[in-house]
Amino acid sequence: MSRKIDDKDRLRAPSAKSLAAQGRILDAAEKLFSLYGFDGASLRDIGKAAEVSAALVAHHGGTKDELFEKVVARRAAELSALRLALIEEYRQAGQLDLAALVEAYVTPLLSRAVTPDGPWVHYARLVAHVSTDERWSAITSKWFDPTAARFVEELGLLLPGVAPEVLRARYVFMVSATLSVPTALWRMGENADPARAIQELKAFCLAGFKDLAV
Amino acid sequence: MSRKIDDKDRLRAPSAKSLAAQGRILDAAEKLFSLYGFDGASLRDIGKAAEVSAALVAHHGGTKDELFEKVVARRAAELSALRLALIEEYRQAGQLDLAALVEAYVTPLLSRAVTPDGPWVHYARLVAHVSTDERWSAITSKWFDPTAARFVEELGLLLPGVAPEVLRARYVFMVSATLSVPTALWRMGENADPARAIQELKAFCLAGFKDLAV
DNA sequence: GTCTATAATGAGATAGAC
DNA sequence: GTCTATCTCATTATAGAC
Repeated sequence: MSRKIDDKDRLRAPSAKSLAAQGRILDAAEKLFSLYGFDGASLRDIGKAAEVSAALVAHHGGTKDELFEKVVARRAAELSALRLALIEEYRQAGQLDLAALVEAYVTPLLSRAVTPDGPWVHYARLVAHVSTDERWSAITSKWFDPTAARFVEELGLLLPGVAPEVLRARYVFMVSATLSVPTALWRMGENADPARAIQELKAFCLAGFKDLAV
Repeated sequence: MSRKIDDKDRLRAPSAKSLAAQGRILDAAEKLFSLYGFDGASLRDIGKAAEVSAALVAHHGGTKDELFEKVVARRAAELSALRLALIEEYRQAGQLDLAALVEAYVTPLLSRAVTPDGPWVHYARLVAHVSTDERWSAITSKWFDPTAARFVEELGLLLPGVAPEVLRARYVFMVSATLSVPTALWRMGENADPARAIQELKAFCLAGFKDLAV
């Protein structure tokens, strides 16, 4: 029985070839999970897309559930850090208003998720699946709740007196509308312009928050 | 080979038992497709949930794809009619403003989709899957595009001078935020109140449209 | 209309050679 | 680290008895 990959008990650094394979596997899994869902994408198809055997997918990714979470986790930390850094940036410039909060939420994801067939488009679609499916609530709480809590907290500071449930609800609406850009851009028209959609999204959400100001 | 069920070439009316089985199959399919997605729900599980054999699921539902569309279609016509009727009602009362349009979109679905584990909750979740997955674009255009076109048209009348792409984008945001209530209520808090969420949703979307008024 | 049985395929996981 | 081969199980779909 082969041992599981674990940083704690690995003696040698992984080879460049191994790392490349691991990356291709995660990229392929990201794409296929996002397009076909957890059950619709098979490990065999992922292996084919990554140009690797099915056994190697299991070797690097573990079980299918583990691979799925690895894919979600890979960009979650980066995305979260980008968003929180933007909040800090606006704060230090003394410009942390509602518009800045919307910007800090929307832009780090969507500015990367406009390239058609790019990895961040697939990732965004994957996040859309995860955040609307209670089966993945463990992944959601682990990777997205801390950022959500921070945004809701900042909203509360800018909108004193508004109940936290209200802020949480409207935050979820912003999340949902944001994720509709990568998942439902095709519903906005034949040749819908992503940049235009992002602009409209920010205006839509900002109005939805300003509505709470006294 | 058994013939396909088709109103055109059926000589006898279906028995009450048959209709009951058919209804249970559609209900079970609606629930399992909405919870686990198209690929995550098996015809066997649907049969078990409907307390019929797997073969009977195929007999009434046809292929898996056909069953899926049957489930979506069953309530789509009703939902669409309810929405368009509400628009007419407001128009005849001389009250067809932006708030009325939001109400006419949101209420027919969500007022029915609050009962936990009720059929409309499952249906709403199913619609959320369908409208964010380009694999089902044929179903979307057939069952949802006409209503969408009507809403966008009415928005255009109330917001003269606003580009259609902008209206379509914001309509999609409203759709997405609306579907987040059944799919992501769990993200709004442990004991989130659906009525409260619906109230916030309407305010959020209304503000997002009013923002376009000059 | 409803069932049992089964064909044909593909799934996830793992053993073991190199 | 990577592969081939295989185990075991679940899947969709269909044939055919009643």
